[in-house]
Amino acid sequence: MSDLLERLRGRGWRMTAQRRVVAEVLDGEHVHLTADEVLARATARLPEISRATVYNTLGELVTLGEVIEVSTGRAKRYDPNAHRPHQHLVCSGCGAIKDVHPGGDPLTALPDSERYGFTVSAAEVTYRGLCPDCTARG
Amino acid sequence: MSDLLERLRGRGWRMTAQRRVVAEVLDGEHVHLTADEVLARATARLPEISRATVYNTLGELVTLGEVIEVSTGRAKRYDPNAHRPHQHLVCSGCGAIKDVHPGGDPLTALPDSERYGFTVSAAEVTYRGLCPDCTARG
DNA sequence: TCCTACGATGGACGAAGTCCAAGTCAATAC
DNA sequence: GTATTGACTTGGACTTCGTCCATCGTAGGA
Repeated sequence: MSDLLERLRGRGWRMTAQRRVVAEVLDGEHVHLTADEVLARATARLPEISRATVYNTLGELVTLGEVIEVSTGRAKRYDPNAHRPHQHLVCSGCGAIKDVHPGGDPLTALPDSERYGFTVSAAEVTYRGLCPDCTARG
Repeated sequence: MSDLLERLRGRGWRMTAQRRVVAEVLDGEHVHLTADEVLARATARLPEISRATVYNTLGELVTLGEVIEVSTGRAKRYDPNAHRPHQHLVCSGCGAIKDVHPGGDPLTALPDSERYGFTVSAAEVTYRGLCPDCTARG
């Protein structure tokens, strides 16, 4: 088990069976799950868990900065890899997502003259294209 | 009136009152409307237009590359400014969106070693922060 | 062990988007 | 101008994704 649960407990997060299961599901597989997928995997471990709780917990983890919310298609996806800056490569055909790690901070690419007085805090970069399988399929 | 309608006609787009109205709505205001906002403005000009037609037409314009789909919040937004490369600055407080035009093509920032065999065709960059109003409100 | 405030539940609700069978019409041919 | 036809439109049902809320349960401190 990673230290995600430790970190959360250390930040005063009240630990419940439900929250633990959701955190474990996210922490366990470094893929990008939708809320429904998280619910399915959580239900496998704790059948009584409710949808509202999964949504609540995911929202809290995002607020705490432990998980990143990614909107690439219809449903939001949740990325547990929040501790290392990275970007996403999304297949327009099948929706597959891969993490990529280019160098440089995209935030620095935005000059003050283009900030319109905004307090800019983050930059998301999403590359779109076709994965090898979808490229082959035409 | 711009040449959007001309371009579409030239590409063999069958012109109907509904499609013309949707294209005019998008072309008229350089803001980032949701599908429902497009429907509302279109309905003002052509009361019988249906929601399905607005969605269909928006989808076609996106496929044709005349409009860009932007997913920044709950609902997708449609950006008619597809002919000039640009990026988006989004307020996390109120959802306002501004176009920004930094130099350089973000696609070149992704080395081949990070492409995993994908045929990469586009890069979207979204800057997030607080607009001046929301910054002031704390 | 008891208290209590915080968290979980589940079912209703709402927003955004898709689908489909039937009707309509733009563009072409005559 | 009329006929033809296949593409376009309609509207309402349906699906998916997400939120809300009143009520119940329980983690963690006293």
